[in-house]
Amino acid sequence: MPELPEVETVRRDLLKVLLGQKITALKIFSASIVKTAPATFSKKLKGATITALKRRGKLLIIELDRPNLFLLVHLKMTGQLIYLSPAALITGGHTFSEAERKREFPNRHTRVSFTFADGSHLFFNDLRKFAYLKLVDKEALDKIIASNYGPEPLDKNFSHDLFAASLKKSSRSIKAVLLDQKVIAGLGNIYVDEALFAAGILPDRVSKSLKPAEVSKLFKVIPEILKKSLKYRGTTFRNYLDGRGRSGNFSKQLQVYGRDGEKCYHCQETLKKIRLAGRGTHYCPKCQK
DNA sequence: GTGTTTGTTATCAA
DNA sequence: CTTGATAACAAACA
Repeated sequence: MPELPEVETVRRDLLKVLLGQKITALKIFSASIVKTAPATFSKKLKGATITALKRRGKLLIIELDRPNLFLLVHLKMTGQLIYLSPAALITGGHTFSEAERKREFPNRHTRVSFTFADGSHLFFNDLRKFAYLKLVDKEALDKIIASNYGPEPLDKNFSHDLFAASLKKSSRSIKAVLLDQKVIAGLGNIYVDEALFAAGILPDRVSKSLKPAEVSKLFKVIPEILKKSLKYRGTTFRNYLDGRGRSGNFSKQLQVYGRDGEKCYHCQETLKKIRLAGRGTHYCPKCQK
């Protein structure tokens, strides 16, 4: 599941190869995932050059040399953005050999492909067709960000007091609150479970019942976990691949997510899994209070 | 055929 | 207004 560390890893990968790339052709294999009329989508993007690549929460924002035009990419659960350059194929510098590439891209999960002026390609793959591409103007972009995204946990302005105030306000479970993108942007099911374990807090605790020390601990461990995952290039649990088609390595560092029935690394207690806030929720009954 | 996986939004009920 | 529960979306896998 692409959450903040995975989306940021993709962004950083693509940043190295996409800036200055001019789109010469694009192919829409699955119209339903493009949330802009196909004709408009193609017309506006052909000939456009990528000037910047940004991220807000789990949303990727591709900026173009077009006044007032932004390409939004949301990977949802199984989306992938994979860049393949012909030069790297010749030098063997990439994960995929030419033979592999021809067989695999585009494949049956490729929903849109972009061709650039230098002959390289960007493939937008998505198994489940939840992910989307969308063209918006500045006004629409600002509105989307303002109404859906709260503070960025890796931003230096990430505020303890604002975070604490949000937690104090809510009588939902702490799990549900941390999943709320308006409270904190970028966490998903994996990192919420990991953060609550690291902070020693049971996921079904009522948010406003957390003691100040617990809130502070949570505030401290969230950026730590995200940064560590970034260092490992994210978590591949099922489908996630980075900007060059490689898996993330944080999976082996997970303390609780997906480990139900196994022993806690910390206290050897058997880890449990429940359903909370509509999600599979993993925790240690002994380490978390 | 059934249950499970989750990011996000919509809808309904209390 | 708040919250939770549930479904919907969508496809694969055990």
